[in-house]
Amino acid sequence: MPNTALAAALFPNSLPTPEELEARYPARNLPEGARVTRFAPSPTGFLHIGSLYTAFVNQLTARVTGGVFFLRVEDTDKKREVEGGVGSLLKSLAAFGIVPDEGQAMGAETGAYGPYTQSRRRDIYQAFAKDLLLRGLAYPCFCTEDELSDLREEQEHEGAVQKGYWGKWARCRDLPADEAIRRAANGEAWVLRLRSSGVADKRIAFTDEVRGKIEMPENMLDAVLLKTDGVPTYHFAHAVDDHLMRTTHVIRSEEWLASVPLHLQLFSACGFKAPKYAHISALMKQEDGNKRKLSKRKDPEAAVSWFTRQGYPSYAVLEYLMCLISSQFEDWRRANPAALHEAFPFTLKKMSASGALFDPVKLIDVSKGVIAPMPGAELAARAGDWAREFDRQLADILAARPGYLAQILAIDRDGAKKPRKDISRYGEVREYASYFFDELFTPELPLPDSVTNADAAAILGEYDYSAEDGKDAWFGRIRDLAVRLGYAAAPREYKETPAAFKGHVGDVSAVIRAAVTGRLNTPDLWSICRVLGEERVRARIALAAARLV
RNA sequence: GGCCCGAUGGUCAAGCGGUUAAGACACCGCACUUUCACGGCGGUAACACGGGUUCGAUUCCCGUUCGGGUCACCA
Repeated sequence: MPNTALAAALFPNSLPTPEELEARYPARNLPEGARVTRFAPSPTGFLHIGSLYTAFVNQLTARVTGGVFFLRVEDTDKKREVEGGVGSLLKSLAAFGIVPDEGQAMGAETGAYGPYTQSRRRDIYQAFAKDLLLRGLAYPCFCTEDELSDLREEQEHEGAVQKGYWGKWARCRDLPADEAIRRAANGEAWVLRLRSSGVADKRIAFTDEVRGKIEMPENMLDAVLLKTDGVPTYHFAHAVDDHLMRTTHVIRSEEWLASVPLHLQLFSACGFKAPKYAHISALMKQEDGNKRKLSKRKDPEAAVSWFTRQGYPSYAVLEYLMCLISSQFEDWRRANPAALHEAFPFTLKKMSASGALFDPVKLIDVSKGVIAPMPGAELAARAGDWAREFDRQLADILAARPGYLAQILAIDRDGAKKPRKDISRYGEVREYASYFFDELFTPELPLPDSVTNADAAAILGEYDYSAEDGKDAWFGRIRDLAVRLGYAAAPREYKETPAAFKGHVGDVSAVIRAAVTGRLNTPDLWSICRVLGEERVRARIALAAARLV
C-alpha cells in the first residue's frame, strides 16, 4: 500500500485516529431544535462592526433555541496575529454582551470540545489529514510559490475557464508515492492538497438558511488543506472543528458563500455530516451613491471601538443591530421595552439577504431611546465612566463635584412621563451640561429677535431670583415682570393682538435663560436654577446685565 | 472575465398573484408648550428596465442593467 508508506513518511509522529477523536468529542446531548453556533475570529485585536453583527446573530440563534454558542480562536495565520489580540477581542465582545458559553473566557477556557484555539489543535487536523492521505483523498504538493504564479499566468493566456490548481494543472496530483517520499525526505517543502472529487459541469445544491436554495458548480480545485508549516487552512480547519465541536449551524458572513461547495466536499471526504449554513449579508456603507463593505482601513466606524469612544452605549449598538436583523424588532421592542434580545422571536429565515447600509442617523435615534429612560444617576455614572476613559478633563471636573452631574441629568428625566430624548451618546454630555460648570460655562447672551438690548437690560435689571420660590411662584414672578414691561402674560394673548405687546412671557424668560445658561434652548429653567443655586444664578444675571450697558 | 448573491421611498424594511403598497429613521408642516427635547397629528417620497406566464403581476420565469461577493499556503 503506497499510501501507507507515504503517510508514515509525511506524518511520522504518533497521532490519534479519527475514531479516537470521534469518541473524545461525542455528539452533544441537547434538546430537539437546540442549535450549536459559534463565532470564530482571528486574533487581530480588531473587532469589526460586521464581526460583532455576525457574533451577535450566532449567539442569538443559540440562545433562542436553548443551544450552545462557543468561541473558537482561528489563529492559523501567524502573520495576522497581534500580541494580546485575543484578550482585547474578548474584552470588546463582553462589553457588547457577547459572552460565549464555551471556549475562551478571560484567562481560561471552558467546554468539553476544546481546545478552542486552533494552534493547539494541530494533532487533530493532522490526524484527519493523514487519514485523507491514507484513503487517497489527499496528496502532497511540492509546487513552489513561483511555480504556482507561473501556472496562473499560463492559465491567463490560455483563457482557462476555471483558474486554479486542478485537472492537468495539478502537477503533483499524480506524483508517484516513492517520488513524493523521496522529495519530502530531501527536505522539500510540501502542502497537503485535497484530491477534489469535483466533476466539471456537475452542480451541487444546498439550502442556505437565509437565502434558500442555492445551486453552484461543484468544487474542482485541489484546495490546500495543510500549509507547509503543517497548519490547516481555514477550509480544512472549518470542516474538522465544526464537526468535532458539533456545530449545527454555521452562521458567517456572505463572503464565504462561494466556498460552500469546497466545504461540503470536505465534510463528505472526511465522512462528516455537514452543518447547516447561513450566510448573512455584510454591513455596507454609502459612498458616492454606491454601497460598499465597511472597510477597516477607510472607515473609522468599522471598528467597534469607535462606537465606544464616541460614547454610544453598547446596548444601543446591539439594539440597532437588532433592527437590522429583523424589521419587526422595533414594534416588538415597543411592546416589550425590557425584554431580553433572546426573547425576540428570531429566525434566520427572516433576515434580509441584501446588504444593509449601516445608518448612523438611525443609530442615533435608537441610542437616544436607550439613554432616555435612564435615571439621572445612572446616566451620570455611565457618562462618568466614559469620561474617565475618553475625556480626562471632564472626568476631573466631575470628580470635583460628586453627585452634581446626577442632579443635572435628573432634570426633565427622573420621574418625567416623557423623559428628555436629546442625548445620543455619553460624549454629548459635556456639551449638554457645560453651563452648569463654571469652568465650562461661556457667558454668551443670545437674545430672541423680539427683544432689544434695552429691554433685555430692563428685564435682567428688574428680575429678582429667589431659590425659595416653588415653580409656580417662580414663573409667576417672571410673568408679572413681563406684564410690567409690556409683554403679554401668555403667548396666546400675544398671538391674538400682537400690536398691543412687545412680545410675550416666553421672550422674557428667554432673556433670563440666556443670562443663566448662555443659551436660548435648555431643559426646564426653574430646575436648572435650583441645581445651580441662588448665588450663581444671581451672579450670572448680574454679569449678563452688566454686559448690556 | 467565470461563478454566486442581491435589487420596494434618501435609509432600514413589511408584503410574495388581485393591497388606498405597512411601519421605523430622516425631512417638511400643524397643534401643544415660557425655550428646547419628547409625545400627538398630518405631509412629501418607492415596487430598476425589457420580455414572457396569467383574467390579473411589486410578487412567478427568462433576459438586461446596476450593486455586492468570490476565484491565496488570509481568514
